[in-house]
Amino acid sequence: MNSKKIPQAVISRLFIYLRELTELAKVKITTISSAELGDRTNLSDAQVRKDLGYFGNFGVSGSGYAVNELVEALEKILGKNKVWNVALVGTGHLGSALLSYPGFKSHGLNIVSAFDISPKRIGKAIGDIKVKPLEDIKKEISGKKIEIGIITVPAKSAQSVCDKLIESGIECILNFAPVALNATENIKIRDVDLSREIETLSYFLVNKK
Amino acid sequence: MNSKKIPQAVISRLFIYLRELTELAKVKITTISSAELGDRTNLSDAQVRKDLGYFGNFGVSGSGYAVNELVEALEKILGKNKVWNVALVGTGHLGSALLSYPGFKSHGLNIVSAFDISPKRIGKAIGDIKVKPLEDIKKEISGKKIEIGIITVPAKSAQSVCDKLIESGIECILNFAPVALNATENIKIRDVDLSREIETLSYFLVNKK
DNA sequence: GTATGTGAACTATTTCACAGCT
DNA sequence: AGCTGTGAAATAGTTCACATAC
Repeated sequence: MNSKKIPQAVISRLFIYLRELTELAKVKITTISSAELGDRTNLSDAQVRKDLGYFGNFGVSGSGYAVNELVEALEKILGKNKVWNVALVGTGHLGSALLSYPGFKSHGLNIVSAFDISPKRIGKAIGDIKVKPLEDIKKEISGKKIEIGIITVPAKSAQSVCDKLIESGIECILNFAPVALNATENIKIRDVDLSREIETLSYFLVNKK
Repeated sequence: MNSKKIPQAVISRLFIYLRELTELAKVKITTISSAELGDRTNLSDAQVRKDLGYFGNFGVSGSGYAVNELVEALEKILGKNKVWNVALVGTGHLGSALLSYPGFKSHGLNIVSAFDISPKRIGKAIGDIKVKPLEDIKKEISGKKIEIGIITVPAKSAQSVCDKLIESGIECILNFAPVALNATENIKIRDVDLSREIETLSYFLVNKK
């Protein structure tokens, strides 16, 4: 068992393993080697072993990993058995798409509130969530025990929304605005920059011969 | 000017600089130092200089970088002046959200075709794109000079869609399916795994004290 | 024989620090 | 004086390779 700081990339890969292992369990495969799991996830056998090694000794020499046992361990480590309440701020194109995207709920993120600054959008319902004005953030977040904030506002208002969320007690933010948010160390901000993903493809096309 | 292989992360940051520089140009700032640009993008001054150094000597000792000049250079390097035709496969929740997401077009990606396997969806229009059956992929891609494919199908069909796209001549894929796609070296695949972004937040919440 | 767990080697990336330019 | 460009140092992350366990 390793006690060093665990890289973010390791955590991210753990979810990949878990996903694959869940598939394996469905087809009644009970044991898998790091090499086989690596093959299926496009990762190396050593990487699989090292990643898992951060959290414990799950493997059995000579045979490999017990699928069900490992699934259970990973789910616990990763908090897959929990459900979190989420607030989404910014109900434009991307925001409303995310509101109706079932991927959140199926991964334990339950969007319970949505906010916007535009009077046109306030009061409207998207799915079964009614859009509330920005001023209600603090009240809603403490009232509904919300622990995660999703930011889908334009770049220029992202920082002020971020500040407001933190002020309301949120410690964990998923930021879709294409801007660097500032916050103290104890706040976890995860950036998803769709434009950049898209744009890098363009770079690739320009620069291939 | 550096001729070594340029890391993907550098390209990605170049877009961040470009974005910030564009904002600066709007407010008529003509010169900026690496330190200031780093501050505004949450990156270090050394990183800014090193990243830019891969592509040329844009800076002026003692004063910094000329904003307009650098914007122009970056736009050229990154292919921002080009527009690409894009096909999207899979018109479920995420797929249709992306079809109506304006971020693609504003970044030079013009979605011109959408495909699905489900008879329920084929023939329907999303925005101004009519959903076509999977069998039409090859014909459409060569006919409309499509160069980028977006995959938003479930994990289990992602590989076969990927193969079909490549077979049709696509060399550049944006993959939203949560699965590792296999393709030869010359094909550029960029994975966007929304679920994983979401899930890692859950890990953070479980593991903070 | 097979496959893990893990130091050691290697590779990639970031930061430092400073000579040199304006 | 101020700031770039860049080798060198430091740090982070991945792969190797093998002693050890079943």
